[in-house]
Amino acid sequence: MSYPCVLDLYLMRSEEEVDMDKVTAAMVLTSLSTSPLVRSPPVRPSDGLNGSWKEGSSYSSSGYWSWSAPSDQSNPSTPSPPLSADALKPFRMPSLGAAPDDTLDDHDSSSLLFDEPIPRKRKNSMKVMFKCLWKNCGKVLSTAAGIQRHIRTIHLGRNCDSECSDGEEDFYYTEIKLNTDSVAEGLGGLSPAGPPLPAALTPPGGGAPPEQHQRRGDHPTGVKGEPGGSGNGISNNNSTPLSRSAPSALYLVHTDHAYQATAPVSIPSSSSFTPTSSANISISWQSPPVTFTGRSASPPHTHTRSQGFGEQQRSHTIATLSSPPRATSSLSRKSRGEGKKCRKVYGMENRDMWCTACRWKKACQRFLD
DNA sequence: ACTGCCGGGGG
DNA sequence: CCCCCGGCAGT
Repeated sequence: MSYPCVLDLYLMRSEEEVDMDKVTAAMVLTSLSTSPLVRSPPVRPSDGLNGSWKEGSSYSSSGYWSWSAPSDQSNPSTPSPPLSADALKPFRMPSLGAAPDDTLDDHDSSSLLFDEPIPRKRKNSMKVMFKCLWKNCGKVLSTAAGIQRHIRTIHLGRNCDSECSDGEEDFYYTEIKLNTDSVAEGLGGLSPAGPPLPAALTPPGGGAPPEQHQRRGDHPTGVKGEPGGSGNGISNNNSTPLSRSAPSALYLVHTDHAYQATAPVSIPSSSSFTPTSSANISISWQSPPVTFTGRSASPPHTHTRSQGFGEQQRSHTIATLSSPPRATSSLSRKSRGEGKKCRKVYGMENRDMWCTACRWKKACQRFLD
């Protein structure tokens, strides 16, 4: 409807971009971390059918595709992050007036700490506005009451304009700080690295801020990946699958309207995500959710002897198909071989499915990482 | 305890 | 060469 001023459009646009980036990154992480290593089922040479697998009945009837990898990919987390809104509540910081007599004590660079509970105020050239975050609305008002009323009437469709607010409006607006001379500065508060929001600050109802400071200590290099490597695919830490997979950066959307701000994030596979280690979101290419349907992955119908050549060929095929386009970012020096190796994938009992190198206890060359 | 694999050994 | 394992180092 009402088009805001150019300023608002600008704000809206760039903020959505930011959100998109975060959400996209989150989605990538999620889908990567949850996507199992779908690789060709190397059906063990079971003698189920009358002939052995290396005979004519190479790929035929009984479900090859029901071959579920040993134990690690039973991860139940859904590939699409639901972005549940209950993870945190909208905090309104209580102080929104501009304290004029705030002496200069702020160096701008101190915004890296999340848990800095002190609501710092900028200089008095800052102006606090409230921006509607409803999907296609970017309305910016200067008072909280105004924006609440806006949301309540326009978006929530409640006409009782005074006191029937259950606080739901708080979800749909955010607080932006406008620097009077440069908008980008004001956005800088909202953008990637330095979340301005006092995340765990003054919970409204008095309840403790929900959950999850950090996850386990795997944020430093970021490139870690591989959520439930060996056995524990099921996330038994308390956090929801979302909070586990979504980087905490997602939360700095300030309120959790991400669910409505960005619906259809479709990840364009890889190419735009070559980890140039650009910002600070490093993505470990676990394995793309490739699911090659069809025969190409069935165990080779070679009529060679069981071990020597057949194995060789099979390993080659698999390696070709399943090696992700990973480009190891330089900042993650793998100290040791990580990821799944033949031993872990196939298990000790299927040792004859390992690649030769693994069998010889050499560096694995099938799942090379 | 488990896993990846280097180094070394036997055939 | 092929095949295997002791043992180290990382998790």
